[in-house]
Amino acid sequence: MARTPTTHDAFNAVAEPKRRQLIQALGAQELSVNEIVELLNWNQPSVSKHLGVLKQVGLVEERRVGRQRLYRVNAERLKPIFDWVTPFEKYWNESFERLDMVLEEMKKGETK
Amino acid sequence: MARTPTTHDAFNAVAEPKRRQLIQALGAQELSVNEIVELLNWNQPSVSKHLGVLKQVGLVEERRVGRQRLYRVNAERLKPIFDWVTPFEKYWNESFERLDMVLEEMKKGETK
DNA sequence: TTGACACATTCCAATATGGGAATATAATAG
DNA sequence: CTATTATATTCCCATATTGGAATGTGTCAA
Repeated sequence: MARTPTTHDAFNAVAEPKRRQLIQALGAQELSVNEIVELLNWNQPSVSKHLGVLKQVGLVEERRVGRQRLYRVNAERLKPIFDWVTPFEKYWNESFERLDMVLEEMKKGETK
Repeated sequence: MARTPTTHDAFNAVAEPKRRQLIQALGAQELSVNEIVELLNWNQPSVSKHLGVLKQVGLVEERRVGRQRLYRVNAERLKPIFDWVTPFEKYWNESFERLDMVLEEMKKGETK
């Protein structure tokens, strides 16, 4: 078999840096394809293709208005990523806390 | 060009479901390759190969003890993923709050 | 109907992938 | 030194991918 297709889930869709950029650029607002083209300075087929992948995994939704298509982020589809990664947060937080303690101890040592 | 290599960053490494499973299985504990083989019931080369990818992006670290190699998760490398996805949390949380409010209203309606 | 605009799709090439099977390497025991 | 254990690497294949260029489709305006 080959690599998991990009359209398989949010993890794979978002692995591509440009698609992360696209989702961020879109953010909370609704934008037309041409607005995205201008905002990111990519060429139009590239934007359409990336939007296509994101749409297939439900990360963006499309709304047709005249000859425009307005896209918006469907953030809920990012939840599986959030849920998977969040449990690991404590590890680097713990490290930071320990580092803070060490730095605290060093300060005390200095002033003595 | 082709797709971004799996060894390019944590996002790509973790896009593969098996590697997510591997990281979770490893969790906080240090395990040898054979322990992982038994735990996950994969064949040995598969485990080694996936560990290789994770090691290249720094998601796991290796420690040699005799003829064993003990692997552990380096959770900090997951932080970029956490940082990227966290800002979107508010969107689905907002939805949940709204849903809670709706349900609350429905309850009140029922008991009246 | 014709043109112009907004966007999507197709075709191409180069490249990487993950799985299975086989084989190589390293370390220890005897 | 040899056998064995623990792990890594190589080879092969089928399959997707991204970007660029070209082309197709749908909608509005005159």
